[in-house]
Amino acid sequence: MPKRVTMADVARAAGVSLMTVSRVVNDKGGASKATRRRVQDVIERLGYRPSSIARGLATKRTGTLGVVVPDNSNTFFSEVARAAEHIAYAANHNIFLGNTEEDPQREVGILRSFEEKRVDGVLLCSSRLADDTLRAVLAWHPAIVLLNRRLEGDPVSAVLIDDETGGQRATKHLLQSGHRAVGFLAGPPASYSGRQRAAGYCAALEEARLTYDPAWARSCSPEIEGGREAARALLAHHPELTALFCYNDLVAVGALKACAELGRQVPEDMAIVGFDDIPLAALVTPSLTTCRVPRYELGSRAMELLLSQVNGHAGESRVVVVRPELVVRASAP
Amino acid sequence: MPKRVTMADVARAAGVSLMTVSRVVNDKGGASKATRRRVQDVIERLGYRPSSIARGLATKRTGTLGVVVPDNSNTFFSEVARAAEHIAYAANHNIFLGNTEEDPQREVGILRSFEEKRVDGVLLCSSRLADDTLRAVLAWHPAIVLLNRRLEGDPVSAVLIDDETGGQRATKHLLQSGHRAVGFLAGPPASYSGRQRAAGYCAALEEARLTYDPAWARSCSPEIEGGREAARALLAHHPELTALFCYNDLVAVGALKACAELGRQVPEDMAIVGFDDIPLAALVTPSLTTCRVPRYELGSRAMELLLSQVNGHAGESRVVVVRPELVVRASAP
DNA sequence: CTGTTAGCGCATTCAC
DNA sequence: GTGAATGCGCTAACAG
Repeated sequence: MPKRVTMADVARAAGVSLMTVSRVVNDKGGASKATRRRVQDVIERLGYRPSSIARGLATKRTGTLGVVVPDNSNTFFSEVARAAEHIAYAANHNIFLGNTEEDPQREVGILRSFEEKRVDGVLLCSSRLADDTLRAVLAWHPAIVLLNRRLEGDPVSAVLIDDETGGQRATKHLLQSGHRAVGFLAGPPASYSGRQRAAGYCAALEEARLTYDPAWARSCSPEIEGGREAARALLAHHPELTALFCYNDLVAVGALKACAELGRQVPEDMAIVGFDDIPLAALVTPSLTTCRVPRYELGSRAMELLLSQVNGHAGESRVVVVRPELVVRASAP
Repeated sequence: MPKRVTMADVARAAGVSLMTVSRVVNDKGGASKATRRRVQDVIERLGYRPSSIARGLATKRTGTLGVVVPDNSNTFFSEVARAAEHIAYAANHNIFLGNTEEDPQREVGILRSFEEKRVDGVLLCSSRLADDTLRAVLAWHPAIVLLNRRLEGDPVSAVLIDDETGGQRATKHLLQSGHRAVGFLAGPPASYSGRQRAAGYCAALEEARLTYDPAWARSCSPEIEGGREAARALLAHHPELTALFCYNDLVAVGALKACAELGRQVPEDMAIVGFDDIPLAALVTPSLTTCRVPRYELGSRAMELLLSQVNGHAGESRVVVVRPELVVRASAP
């Protein structure tokens, strides 16, 4: 590892002062065309790369942003992260990515590590933190945008999915097909969006003058296996169910599997609706009826919000709400 | 934004020197239990967080690693990235994530930005850079590990998939089931892994004393639709085929569709084997026999390699070859 | 066991 | 237009 070329090296080789090199590098005024050119040539020749670390120490801005998601191997978040990175890259920022693995302690750990790295801001997706904890976290970072998580009473920017409306539409769709016994696979109990979707589920039931029966709802981990297990358990106790509204598409696919194992035909014996519209939804058999959530837009809007906050509009908080759209496929025609 | 607590603040409040605080923070020897405790209390009380930026400047190690992938919204890479982050987190490192979007120029741009951030090392996945460009990039970073990319002639660490063996095993499985007319949907002609898998296909045929017939192979775009079209075309000209080995699972799913359309039962009239074992593979009907590429393992092994390199074993280069494993399901029992 | 002296590489005052 | 100090927050030698 040959030691790095520094600004001082460039200055010496170009016969100018540190200051002049700094000006050229940062494209500031105050440097004649001639010296500017000369300096640039030396930079090229020596292969000089400014150190963001040193610059960060001096300016207190690192050009880095943190993105924390529950699980990057989940399509939803991987696409949000990709969108966020895309926008950040265009603004000359790099992003740290952290996976909480649905573990609040780990989430806090990641947020702390980002703080130590002195990120300029954080995009926090689907936080599982308790309100108070989250409130504390806000103080750790100069800017923060929540995605898919609300925090009442604090002026914090957020990009939200209208989960309640989504859940209501999905459930309503099932009810309108004549189903009276609609179960709910609710996802993680700590999930904010889960609770919102549950609210939509209840609202639709109420609208149809049906009473909400807690026994027909069951929480589960938000993956295929979680959905499969929960569906099996739920259907074992409540064979009367003829339809299932699921927290997300992965859970719905798990439910699909469970039905196959239990010999219940979808959609004949059991209608199923998911949430998100991940790529898999269109490819499973039967294809999945679901609520489409525009993932790329979610991620890019959130990152745009964050960048605007980082670039001066620090105090301002804005909330963007994105409404999901029902996509009808074979699992619940 | 209240200004940050610094080490000096802690030192003053605890009535000790900077050095002592530094020692406590970094858990180094040389600090009596008593002062250690006192300092720790002050740190807690003041909410002090050490600055990785300042530390990085002083130590020339930032505790950050770069991970560059073509597209984080692709299951393959999002899982690799997650695995990498997982391992890095356990080693107290944060990762920058960059998406090249399959664009070499952008790939270079990301690698440069990582250099400016002074990452301790880079995990470069499926690089699209030309050999010479890649060789140049090696000099930008103190450590680098390639994933799914080879670079002949240079001592660079890499984690590779043994596509040839995978292709051979898949084909052999079909041959051992009694098939003598095994077709091959080859994927994109330009794909390196495609050529490797083709080599495995040929090797298996040879081993069974069958001659390779180019007419039984057909290239296609590596998606469902590509597989469907190629399968239709191939079977139209060669109805004698009783089995298909496919470039990847998406192509195989396309072939499945084609068979359904042509009225050929899978696996009775036609056996099909895919590659990758994406989540979809287990979920289609019939479920897909395929070569599993262990994505998590790929990412974690690569990150482990990178970390070992970062932690002293700088010069050493190691190549890890991960062998895919045949997963037998319904499409080719 | 503890404190003092120097930088790490750069940007930000100010002078000239 | 350009340059000389000074400091960002921390750690690595050295002293005591």
